[in-house]
Amino acid sequence: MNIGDVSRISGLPAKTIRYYEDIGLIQPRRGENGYRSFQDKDLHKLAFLGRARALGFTIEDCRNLLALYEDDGRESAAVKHIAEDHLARIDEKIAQLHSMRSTLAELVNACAGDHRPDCPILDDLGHGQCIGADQAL
Amino acid sequence: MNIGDVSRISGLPAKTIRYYEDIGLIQPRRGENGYRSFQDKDLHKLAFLGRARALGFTIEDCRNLLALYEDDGRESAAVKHIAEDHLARIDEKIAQLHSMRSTLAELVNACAGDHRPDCPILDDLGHGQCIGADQAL
DNA sequence: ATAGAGGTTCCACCAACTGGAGGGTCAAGC
DNA sequence: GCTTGACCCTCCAGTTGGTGGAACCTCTAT
Repeated sequence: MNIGDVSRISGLPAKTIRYYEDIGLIQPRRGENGYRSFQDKDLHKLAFLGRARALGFTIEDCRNLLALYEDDGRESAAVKHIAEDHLARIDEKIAQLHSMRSTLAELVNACAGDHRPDCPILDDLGHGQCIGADQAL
Repeated sequence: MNIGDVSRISGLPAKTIRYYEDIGLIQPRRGENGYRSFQDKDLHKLAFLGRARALGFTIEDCRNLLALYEDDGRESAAVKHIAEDHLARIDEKIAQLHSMRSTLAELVNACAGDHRPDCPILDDLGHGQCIGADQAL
């Protein structure tokens, strides 16, 4: 199987698949002509990666999850630990976004949005308290 | 005022302030010695930027907002438009994160997290449907 | 005079890809 | 046998918003 077929099946761009090989997540064989030759095992791994990425796991998480997936002697606690950490990170981000959202919604609501220059949004940005600015998302 | 003072006052790292100059968001003067010499105007702009970034606006948004801020002939509609777009992007991200969160929470919940290898999380990643994988967050 | 704190520039790196240049390969049609 | 077009290859650069570090200059206090 060539990369194009794998891309169509997995839904991952060919570029991404090459990238995953580059960083050692998959090791497809090569044919005589130098083309990558994918097998079911690779396809399966790519599906795994696609789904893990869709759930927001980092590449490093994916690397670890893949290793656990292939380790028959794993303990499910290790997997759960990765997932729980990730869940916590997601919750943090959601909280951050909610906080931004509420401030922003207020400001948008207060702004007339007409041809006049008066604007509560700019007023706030210009004079509001700038808290920490913790590299928001 | 030197960059260190400005950094302390604004809460932005000196590196970040230099970076903002680099990309043209601020244009502090220079003293004889080559040091940046910040004035109230710069301080004010940096506070503006800090707050806008804390609300999650992109640098390009900030650039536009700053331009509007300094344009007495602006229409508040332009500002509101930027803010509404951003609000929509935030909502999208929140929705995405919520969707990840719910799937992930289910899986975490189903996983025993003990010394045995059986793991619903890995099962799901290995066999679940891989939807689009829209470069999650 | 010298130490230490602060300033300067420039280059490299982070995540996770994506785009494009420049070139090789394969299958089909003429 | 040749060309066309689709496919594949590698390598380099760019994205976002900074951050870290090296190498060097300047200021202030002792």
